[in-house]
Amino acid sequence: MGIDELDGRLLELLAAEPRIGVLEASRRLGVARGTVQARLDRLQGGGVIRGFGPDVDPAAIGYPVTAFATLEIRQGQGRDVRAHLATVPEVLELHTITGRGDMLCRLVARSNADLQRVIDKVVGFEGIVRASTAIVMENPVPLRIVPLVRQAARDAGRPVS
Amino acid sequence: MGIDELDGRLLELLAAEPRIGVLEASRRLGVARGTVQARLDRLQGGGVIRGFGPDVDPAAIGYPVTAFATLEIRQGQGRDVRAHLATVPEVLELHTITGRGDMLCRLVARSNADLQRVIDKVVGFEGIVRASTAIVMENPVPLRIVPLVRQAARDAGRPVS
DNA sequence: CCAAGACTGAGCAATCTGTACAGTGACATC
DNA sequence: GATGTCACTGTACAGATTGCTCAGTCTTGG
Repeated sequence: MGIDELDGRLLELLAAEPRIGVLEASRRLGVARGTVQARLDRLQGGGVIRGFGPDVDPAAIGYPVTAFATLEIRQGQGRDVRAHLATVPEVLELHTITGRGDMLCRLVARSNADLQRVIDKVVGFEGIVRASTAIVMENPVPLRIVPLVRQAARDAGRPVS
Repeated sequence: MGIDELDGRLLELLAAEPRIGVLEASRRLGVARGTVQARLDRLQGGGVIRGFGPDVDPAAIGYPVTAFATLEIRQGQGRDVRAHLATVPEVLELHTITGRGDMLCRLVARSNADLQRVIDKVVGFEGIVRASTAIVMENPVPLRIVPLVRQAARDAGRPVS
């Protein structure tokens, strides 16, 4: 749907200080409250803002180890594997991908030792042929969206390259 | 820091309906407002809740293509590469990992064709020896945290296995 | 010149927030 | 058994915010 410069600033502001309300945001942005309210409604209605879910740190609730597992799936078992992985709490996200491997999933565990348990739970299922796991050591760039929003806001109005 | 059953229910509730306030949450959970307020303060203070940043959908702002790139780094260039990747808006997150490859990053692009531009920008840097990219086709399990929270809340009080 | 759409500034009722305080029950300590 | 700590409840109050509406102004495009 595209966002303009004001949308961009609004999203940045919300990302920086999520607790501020519409009124405070309007003050910071130098626009009327109604404008902020309208923009927010539009952004949410258009699916740009999916929600304001609490950003929970797995490490803080006892799962400090993160890993990515590439899975190779037996032909035709994709649906079953997806359903299986969806039931494992330690699977935080799952993608089907091109290239080497068929799926990529993000896992968390209580410890490196516990990771073995999680992997066993993940791959201990008909249809998963092979899994290769990479443990995350550092996370130099945590999941972020602001730079992209800025970029998108800058490109506003320009022809789709 | 660990969370108990009430914390778990609170987090679930917030994940399901982020816009509700403390008062409404206390009604839903059947506890006093002060209790919810205290729990929230504790969860935020303890780092369990990092924030309530808007959950922006990259696809909705013109970046419908997601990919994961595994990078191989030349010895000793890690720091420079991290700094370089941090400046690329299309790099949504970056991890250093064990195993095949040294870093894993999540990319988005405006199209499959545009992905080439992004990859060139990412790997066009001294210190990156090789990159292998996997394009995301489907996302059967979007990034989630509720099941893990439930698990963590269930384990509350039990000895660390 | 006119219509449509976006923004402003203002107002109002209802609600929520931040904060404080006293009372209660559970639990561990001495 | 007495005591102190801690978390939760229920209540209260002032101040701030929200949702909504309305009329007027600006800008853009036909």
